[in-house]
Amino acid sequence: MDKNLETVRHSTSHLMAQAVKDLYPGVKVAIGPSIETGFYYDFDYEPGFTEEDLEKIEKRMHEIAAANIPIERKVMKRQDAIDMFTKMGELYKVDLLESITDDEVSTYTQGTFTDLCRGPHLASTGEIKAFKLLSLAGAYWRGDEHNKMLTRIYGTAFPDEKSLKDYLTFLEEVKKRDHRRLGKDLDLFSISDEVGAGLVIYHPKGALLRWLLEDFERREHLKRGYHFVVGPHILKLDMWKKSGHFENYRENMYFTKVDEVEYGIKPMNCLSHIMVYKSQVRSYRELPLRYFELGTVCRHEKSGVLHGLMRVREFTQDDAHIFLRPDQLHEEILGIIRFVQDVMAIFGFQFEMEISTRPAKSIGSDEDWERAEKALQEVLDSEGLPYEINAGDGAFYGPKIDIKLKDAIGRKWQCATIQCDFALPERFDLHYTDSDGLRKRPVMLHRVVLGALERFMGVLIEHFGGKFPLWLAPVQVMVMNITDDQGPYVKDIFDALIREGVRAETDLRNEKLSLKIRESVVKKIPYMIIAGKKEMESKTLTVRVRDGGELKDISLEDFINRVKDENTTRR
RNA sequence: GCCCAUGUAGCUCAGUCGGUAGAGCACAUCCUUGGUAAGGAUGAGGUCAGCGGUUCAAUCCCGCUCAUGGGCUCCA
Repeated sequence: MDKNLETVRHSTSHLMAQAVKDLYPGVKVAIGPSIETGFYYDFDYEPGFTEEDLEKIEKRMHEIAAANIPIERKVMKRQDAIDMFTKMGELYKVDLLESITDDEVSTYTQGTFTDLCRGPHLASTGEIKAFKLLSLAGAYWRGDEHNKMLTRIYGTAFPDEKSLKDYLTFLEEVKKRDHRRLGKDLDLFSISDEVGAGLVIYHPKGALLRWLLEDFERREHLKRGYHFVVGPHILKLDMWKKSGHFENYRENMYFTKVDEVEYGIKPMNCLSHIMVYKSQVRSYRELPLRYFELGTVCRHEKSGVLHGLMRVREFTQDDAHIFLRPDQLHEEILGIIRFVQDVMAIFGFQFEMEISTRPAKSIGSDEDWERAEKALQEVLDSEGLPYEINAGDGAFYGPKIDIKLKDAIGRKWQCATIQCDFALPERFDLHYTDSDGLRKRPVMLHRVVLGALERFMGVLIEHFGGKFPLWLAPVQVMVMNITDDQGPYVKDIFDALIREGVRAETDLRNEKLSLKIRESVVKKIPYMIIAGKKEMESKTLTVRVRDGGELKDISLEDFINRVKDENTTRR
């Protein structure tokens, strides 16, 4: 982020802290950094804050800003700072100071408020021009759920009023694109508390969208040498014990009992794929073996994290497990990255990559982890692809490359991931016969391209703002009459369209044309065919195009060809 | 799971300082057959999230549960 903007925001967070301390004596301040979207400050305040408090605080902030109080930096010995903050009763600051190793620390003072802070800050509160407090939230001290929960106040700040206003307008735009809003408006899906939290019910148009994605996926996987497999939803508990899931992933799993035998409902698809591999003796000649499944998994996500389609408890991954020789790792990983690149280009997503390394809870030897991490890193390095390291964030069985999409308005979403696994082949004693006749251990890659179809759909809805490209639009063409006389003509057009595989609907209601058009526009349907007396007599079409313009006097045949062409080229 | 807020018709929301509720859109019927973003009339529709408590009386007050939203932690 822009250094200046960062300073503005950081100073605004101090301004807020000062206002809060003014208004609510006894509040303890924790930390208050600038963040990508603004700033926050965490407070320890027993009664907690309410929305009304935000207004009061904001008002006080304006007063302090108007008073134009100088912000002064002071350097002191760490021990002196500890003494000072102890005296002030700011125990969180003392806690922070105790984990700082430097001899000297800096503080910033504005009027009656002094904060431990590295800085930099603006010279005076009068330089803070444009800010707004946005929301309240709970946040654990130091981000650890075992610690006390503090109250966090989020706000945003900009160097000038116009930028602030633009940002608030942007937030409105984000709201309009919200997939939960659009999911309802476009009648794509619902989530019902009668059915259960985090469980998605697809309505016809949403199910069609999903089917289109699945169809796309199957074709793309076939093109790249994947084999389709299908496994069961529940597998015996012993399998999950053997794989390490029971040990490392139990809190996310559901269990059930059938005839006194314990089963685990799958949270991942790998075990069945492993069983397919194990079903025969494998030769080095047939590797890599790529098993693909649109596999539905159930994960017990904590109730507080569920979010529309983005975070659910049952979802379907475009999952594959690739069994290969160690010498094939580089090429295969690269192949997956190319696959992801191809697919994301089609949807119009940019993306960034991260490598996640060994987490605390994990299986496998140190050497294997090192080999696996190296394999992933080496591919990205050799291709000159930039990435960041996300330490300790790997899967329990192996490190991974996480791919974060950037959508149309710049937000990032984690969808695709590539995980390198030496551990499960070991645990399930997988092998192949190598060219020298010896039994050897294959490596396993776990990978998804779109990730979870639910999340991907959510991202797609927001990315396109509900305005799907023709090839993904559940309804591609709406055919409407002007008066009842054109009913049969509309039906003829409709029949011809669906016969040719065009996804069409008719609007034959006894309503004014302007109403029908409005509703089609609201539903963001790519094409509207308007059939009145003129068109019926001349046997032509008048087509209104979603993105502007009109096709006049076009023949039905030409129109169908146009739609088909647009569909195959995925424009 | 934790913190805060919210839950009223299919949807978006009013409302009742405690006396069992209202609008717009959607839906149904009728009138209207209208050429590019909302024609008109009438009607139907709600155990005010669920369960307890306080009260003569609870949609409203209190408690619990569930769900949703904003976050924290976690993740595809």
